[in-house]
Amino acid sequence: MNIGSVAEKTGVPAKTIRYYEEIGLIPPAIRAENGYRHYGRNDVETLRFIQRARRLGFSVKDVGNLLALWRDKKRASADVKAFALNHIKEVERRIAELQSIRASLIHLTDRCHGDDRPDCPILDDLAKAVVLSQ
Amino acid sequence: MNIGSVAEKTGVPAKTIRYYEEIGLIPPAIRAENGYRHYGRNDVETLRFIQRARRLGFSVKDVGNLLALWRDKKRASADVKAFALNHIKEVERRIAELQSIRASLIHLTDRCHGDDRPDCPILDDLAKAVVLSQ
DNA sequence: ATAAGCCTTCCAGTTGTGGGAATGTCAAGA
DNA sequence: TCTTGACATTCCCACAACTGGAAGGCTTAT
Repeated sequence: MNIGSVAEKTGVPAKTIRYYEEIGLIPPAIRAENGYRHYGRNDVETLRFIQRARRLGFSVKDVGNLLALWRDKKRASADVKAFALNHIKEVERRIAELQSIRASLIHLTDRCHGDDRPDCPILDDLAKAVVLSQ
Repeated sequence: MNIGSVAEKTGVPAKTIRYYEEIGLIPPAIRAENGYRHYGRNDVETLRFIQRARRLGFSVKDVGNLLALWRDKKRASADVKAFALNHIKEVERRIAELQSIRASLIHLTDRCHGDDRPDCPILDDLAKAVVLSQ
C-alpha cells in the first residue's frame, strides 16, 4: 500500500505520516524499488491508534508513550490507567480555565449595552480594571 | 522607564514586549541616547490592556483589533460587543470539545481495572474501536 | 579595573502540521 | 509511443506566540 492509500484509510494526511516517521513516532517505512514507502496492515492499525489518541487530545509525545505501552504486552493495566487519568486531569484543568475565561467574558458583555453609543465597559475594563479576577 | 521596569509593572516579559513591537502590535518605542527603549505611562497602560485581553484568550491578532476599537473613541459599543460575543462562542466550542474528550477518556478509564494484569480496555479501544464517537 | 545587572540584536527551538517547489514514477488513453 | 494526470519523493518555508541563549554594549558601584 502506498502512503496515499494509508492516508485515506486512517485519516492521517500523507504529510503527517512522513512527519511521524521523521520524528520517530513510527518506524521508517519499507521502501519499494521506486523509493515509494510501502505499508501493510499493521501500519494502518498503528496509525489509526495514533489518530484516535490524538483526537483524545494526547500530545504526539504522549502518543509515543501510549504506543510503547500498547506494544508492551506485559505492562500492568494500572500504568495505562494512571497515564490516562493524568491526561484527564490536564483536560479538566484546561476546561476550568476556559470556563473561567468564559465567565469573565460574559460578565463583560452583559454590561455592554451594544448599541450605537461609543461607551463600552468591555474595553473600559480591559483598560483599567481587573476582570473577575481571583 | 526602561523595558525591565515596564515588564515588571505589566507582567509582560521584556522579550515579549520586544516581540509585540516587532510584529507591530505596539508602536516602536522611543529610544534613549544609548539605544535603550524608553516607555511612558501610556505604554504601560496599553501593555496592561494587552495582557488582560490575552488572559481572556484573545489571540494576538484579536488583541490588535481590540486595541484599534479601544483607540477609536467613536466606534459603536455594538461592534465591541459583537467581537466579544464571537470570542465567547469560540471559547464555548473549545469547552465543548474538551468535555467530549473528557467523557471519552472517563468512559475508557472506568472500564480499565487498573491493576497488575496486562489487559487494558483503554489501549484495546484505541487500537480497535471508535470511542464514544458520534 | 572589574563585576553585576541592565540593555541591545540576532538566531534557533518549540508543536503539529500545511503549502508549495522541483523532481521522479506509474498507468492509461490518443 | 507520447503525453497527460495522478501519484510519489525531498526540501524548505510558514504558522502562533513566544522563550532561550549567545555575543556584545552601557551604567553604576566597588
